[in-house]
Parts: sequence; C-alpha cells; structure tokens
Amino acid sequence: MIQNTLNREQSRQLLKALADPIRLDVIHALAQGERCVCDLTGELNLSQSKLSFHLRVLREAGLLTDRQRGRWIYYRLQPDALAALEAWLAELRRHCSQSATPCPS
Amino acid sequence: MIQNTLNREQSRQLLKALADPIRLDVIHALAQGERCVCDLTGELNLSQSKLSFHLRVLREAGLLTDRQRGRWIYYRLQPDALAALEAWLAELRRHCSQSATPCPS
DNA sequence: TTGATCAATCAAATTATGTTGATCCAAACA
DNA sequence: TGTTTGGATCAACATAATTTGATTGATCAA
Repeated sequence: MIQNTLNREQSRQLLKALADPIRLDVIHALAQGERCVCDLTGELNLSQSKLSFHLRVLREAGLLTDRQRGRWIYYRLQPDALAALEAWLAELRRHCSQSATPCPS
Repeated sequence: MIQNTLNREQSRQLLKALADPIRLDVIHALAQGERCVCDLTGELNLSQSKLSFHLRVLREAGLLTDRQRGRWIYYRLQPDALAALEAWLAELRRHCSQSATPCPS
C-alpha cells in the first residue's frame, strides 16, 4: 500500500477491514502507538487467536505493519492507508454532481 | 444523517455499506444523477430484488435518499454522508501520532 | 536440552450477508 | 372495476466472515 491512488478493490478491502467494531478498537489502540500482541489482548480483552485473526485482516488490507523483536511481534498503524482511503473518498465525492436526471415517463 | 460528526456505529455502517462491489456500482451510477430503480436494474444488470436489497443497505446507512413520483421511486446520493465519513477518517488519522511505545521487556 | 511463552494457523462450529424466486402492495391505466 | 407495472419484502438457500479451541513453530530462560 505504497501508492496513493487506490483502485476499487483496494479501497473495498480497506473499507471492509475498517467496518468491524473489534478492528476499530485495534485501530484506536494502535493510534496511540505501537503495541505487541500480548499487550493488545489485555487492553482489548480478546482471545489470542481472535485478535490474531483481526490483526491479519488489518495487515492484509495495508492498515498495519508488524515487526518482530525477540519473541514479541509489534504492530503499528500505517497512516498512509487511511490517507489513501480518504483521498479515494474525496475523489468519489468529487464525482457526485447533483444533476437531477429524472426517469423518462 | 444530517449531523457532521459520526459516532463509531454510524461510521461503521457507512464503511460496511461501501465495502461491496455492487453497492459501489450503485454509488457510481447515482454519482451521475438521480435514477429510478427500473433504470438501475438495466444499467447495472441486476435482478430487481437484488438491487432492492442493496439500495436498502445504502439507504439505511444514510448514503442514499429516495422519493416517490407516481409509481417510480427515484434514488439519489447523499453526498453529505460521504463528506461525513471523510471527516471521520481525517479525525481518526489525526489521532495517529507516531509515538513508538515499544513493549516493556 | 527442557520447559515456558508469544503468536500464527487450522479445522470445526457458528453467525452474518447475499441471492433467488415468489408474493404482496400501491399506482396507473384501460 | 380488472389488469399491468414498479418496487419492497419474505422465506429458503448459498456463501462468506467470525469465533473457538487445539496445534504448531519460534524464541528465550533455566
């Protein structure tokens, strides 16, 4: 998720990844900074495998990156992804002219 | 969807509503202006009930409004909803400070 | 080594979403 | 009126996403 202009499928993945309460919790937790999985399970009160599942969805959408240090794996936000989605939305909205073209009768 | 600041649940509904290829097609079709359902089924090549299902999701999320004229029902975009989601995203991104706070070892 | 811990992954069960075809209702028109 | 048409809705089915508990591999400490 380096590029700045998303295609339809990429933006759809981002939207879908964000459209979940648990994943929004994760995002908000990580908005305060990098965390390892062990801390997140505690902070969010989630089972390890459940958290792992949602982290994967977010990571595969490009919203998070991870790095390993010893036996811990640290996750952090990829704010570029949010920015890209925002740009995509702005572009979509730009197309929404309000020309009223009623049905032919 | 009049207000400008979305709560978590509202934004989640918007994200979920947008995270579907058919619904994105609908959004794009309506970006060119108001359409009645009969036209949309033709334009997007969807069965009536399938389209109706997706229109409902979009409407309930606040992305569309409808009005009846005679026996046709016209749908149009609610660009405010897109704008609100955009603002919500921007706000979320604003919170994403990059303070790296590694796990205690 | 051995044992403990972190975290990914897998299979099975559950739940949520989407699709299909039918039916229903209201508006229009004969 | 009866009939047609646009569109919502419903029930049954199909598919996709999530949850759970177990297993696995890696890292580290004793």
